[in-house]
Amino acid sequence: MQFLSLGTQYTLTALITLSKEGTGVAVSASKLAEPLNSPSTYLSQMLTNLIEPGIIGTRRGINGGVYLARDAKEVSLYDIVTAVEGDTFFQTCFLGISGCGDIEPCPFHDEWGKKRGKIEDWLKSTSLEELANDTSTMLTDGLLQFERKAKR
Amino acid sequence: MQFLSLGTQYTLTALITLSKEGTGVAVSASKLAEPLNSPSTYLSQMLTNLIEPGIIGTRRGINGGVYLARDAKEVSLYDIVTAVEGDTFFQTCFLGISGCGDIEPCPFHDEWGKKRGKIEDWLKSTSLEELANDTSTMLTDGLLQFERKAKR
DNA sequence: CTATATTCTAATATCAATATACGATATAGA
DNA sequence: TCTATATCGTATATTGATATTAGAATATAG
Repeated sequence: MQFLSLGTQYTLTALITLSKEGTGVAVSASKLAEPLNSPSTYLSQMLTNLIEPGIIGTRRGINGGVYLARDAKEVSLYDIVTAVEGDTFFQTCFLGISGCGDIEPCPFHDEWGKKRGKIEDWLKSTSLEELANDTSTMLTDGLLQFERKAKR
Repeated sequence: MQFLSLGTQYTLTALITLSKEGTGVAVSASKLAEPLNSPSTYLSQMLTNLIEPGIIGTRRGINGGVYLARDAKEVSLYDIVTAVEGDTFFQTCFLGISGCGDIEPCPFHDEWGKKRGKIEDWLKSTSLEELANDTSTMLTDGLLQFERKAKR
């Protein structure tokens, strides 16, 4: 049980880099993937999810890459997360009961709705710019290390 | 992205029934699984996770089954959830960075820690008894319907 | 003591997440 | 304008987790 999938974690971290470069400046997926030690093609694939919602744009060919399509102020973390993972987390019942709703609530409905709403509000009200500003040295230096599942 | 796995959802719902029966009263897995329309052997397997932490006990043979081993007041939702799913959700960094901690925090560390802590506190402070008391008619009547993934 | 209801364990199937491989395309430079 | 190459984009493969099934082990009632 983990909140964000690995792909989303890669995506967020890559977007921090793009944000620091500035809107419109293209960086290749392989450059972005390098500090993550993730397969660049995989990162590229994840980033593709952000094209349709207009968060990033891409340019092929020499000196091409991925660039931020809007000002980092105008991109919320909610936009990013749901573009990659969808919004089922914010939609479905805690117990997975399909009839659960305001009219016929499951025992968790109200309380979980509040907790989840807090997370939703937070993600919606935090911009990529803020995230990038908060970024500690661990992201810029080589300290970044993602947890990988141990081989069994 | 879903908070609880199907197995945990089954487990919680089954425990509500056990709690209503009372501590020490055994109910067979197939009886418990019936209203969930889940495979009874699967539910049984999930419930096995709760034996070692002393939440339930089992009795084989005729008239056997699963029974609540402690008073429902003494079982927190946190106990149940982590027994089935483990506690990685409450342990791991939002961004999945292994070096993240109080000393060298990732940008999400503090805020996510708070949000997640709220959920943890809630689960720890809510007992199975409270859950069972809150249970609406949807769980007792045949209205209970779990969401199943659509076949593609 | 025996039949049977039941748990328990282990093998299998399904599905989603992750990774790879290859084809399409745009750009730079000749 | 052409060609080589860097790059994205998509389709396929692999893996791991989750869910399901099947059958062995075991305790109880009678």
